[in-house]
Amino acid sequence: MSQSTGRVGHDELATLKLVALDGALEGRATVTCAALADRLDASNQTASRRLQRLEDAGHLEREMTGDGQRVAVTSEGERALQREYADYRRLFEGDADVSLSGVVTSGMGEGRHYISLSGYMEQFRDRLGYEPFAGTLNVELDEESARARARMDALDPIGIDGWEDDDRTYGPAFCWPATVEHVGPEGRRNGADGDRYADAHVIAPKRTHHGDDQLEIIAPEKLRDELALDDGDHLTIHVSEQ
Amino acid sequence: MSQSTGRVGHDELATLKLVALDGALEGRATVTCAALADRLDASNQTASRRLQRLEDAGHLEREMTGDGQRVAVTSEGERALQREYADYRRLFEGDADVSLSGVVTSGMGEGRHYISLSGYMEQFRDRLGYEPFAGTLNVELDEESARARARMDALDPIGIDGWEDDDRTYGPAFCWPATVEHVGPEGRRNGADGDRYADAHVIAPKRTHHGDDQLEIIAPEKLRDELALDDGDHLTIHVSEQ
DNA sequence: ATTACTAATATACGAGTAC
DNA sequence: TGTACTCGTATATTAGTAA
Repeated sequence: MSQSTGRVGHDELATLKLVALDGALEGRATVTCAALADRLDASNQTASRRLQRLEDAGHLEREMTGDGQRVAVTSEGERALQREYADYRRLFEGDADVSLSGVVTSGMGEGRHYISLSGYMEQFRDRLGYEPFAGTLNVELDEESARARARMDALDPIGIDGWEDDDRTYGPAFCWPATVEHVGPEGRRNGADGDRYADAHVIAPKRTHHGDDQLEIIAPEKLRDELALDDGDHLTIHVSEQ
Repeated sequence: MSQSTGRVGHDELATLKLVALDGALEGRATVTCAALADRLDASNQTASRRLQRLEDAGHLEREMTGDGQRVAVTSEGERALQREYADYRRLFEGDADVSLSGVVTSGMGEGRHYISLSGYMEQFRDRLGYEPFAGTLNVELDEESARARARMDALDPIGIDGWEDDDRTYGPAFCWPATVEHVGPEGRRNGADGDRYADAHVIAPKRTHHGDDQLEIIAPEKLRDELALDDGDHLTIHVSEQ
């Protein structure tokens, strides 16, 4: 009954995975209970009930049509699938971190304005343990990393609350601990080992649309100076759990 | 009851994943029903039953100790987990194939002897659609690929039956369609696009021990000539489903 | 054709208990 | 402490049926 986030059994998650494989992650996928039941090795009544429960749990949106239904996995449902995927990655790749690659861009310079606002800055001091340099390092992710970015959803973030002043409201954000690795101007590694910066954080609005290829990074010091970065330099960002 | 391969529900698979995360893939892991029950959010009776069912299905081997039990995921259980992992990879990476990288080695030259035996050759003609060149291309996989090789378990193989003559028996094998890509002597790509060979097959004994870093490839023609390969040249092998 | 209800049945669960 | 049995109860499932 509840519209809010509900837990769902493993049978339901398997059903969610099936409709996701049918394309319900990228948009709406057309399915029928009978076809689902066949692949689930169960009756179509069971398939129907699984979909209902997934909808109740907020993992699936459904739209009935005459000859079936169109379903779409919600962001909550995708988080559930990402958590499961992260388990299997840890299992077979021994890889708990998310590694993203991209190039340094000048960005819009808007990050500088926002993060120096006291409403955010105080939370950074409290929850990250430092006052970040008044500017963000902007990274343009390559195609693969823009997709892999969604894996960050499975990592426990540090929450930054939204707030407001007299003029407007400022939205909530998420931070993840990150190590910035300078791979080099041409994709080759620069020095031996000194081109890493370990105490940075990726910061992103709480509600990010997927496939976004822009990543913003904050750190106690100016990363462009610390790592001698120029626009176009290649970076690898290792994002980890809180 | 059946000792042979049995299907198992999604709840049991989740349990298998848990003990695998505890290290039951690499060796035996020590678990207790109570601790498992806690993580499964269920009673310890349920945890006990799940482990029993996994054992009955041949996915888990158990050994009781005084204060708990030591469990190990069987190869059958690992296959089940790999299949699940493959689903999630397809879901989030759009990647159905398994890509392995390594370098050309001279190998032992034993492959030449085996594959030209008529007991195998006739099956190659029937099931692969060609008579392979009388020799195998040996590839030494890098560390990551030696691990990733296990993902081939999730791909449907072409079966090659074992057989025997007067002297001895010859074991069964599995084949997977593969594309061989010549990456170059130094890790750089050679020409533009002509350094790929698409109609090859990876061949491996039906029972392979994991972590094996040797890969053998057969093809209608001599791959060393077709791709101008020398020992030490870097290759990427794209293994796909039947 | 669908989806989803109701009702009978099969299965899973957890409390208690034995070892 | 463990694991795993029995057994009464809760939940899930399927057949039949309605919309």
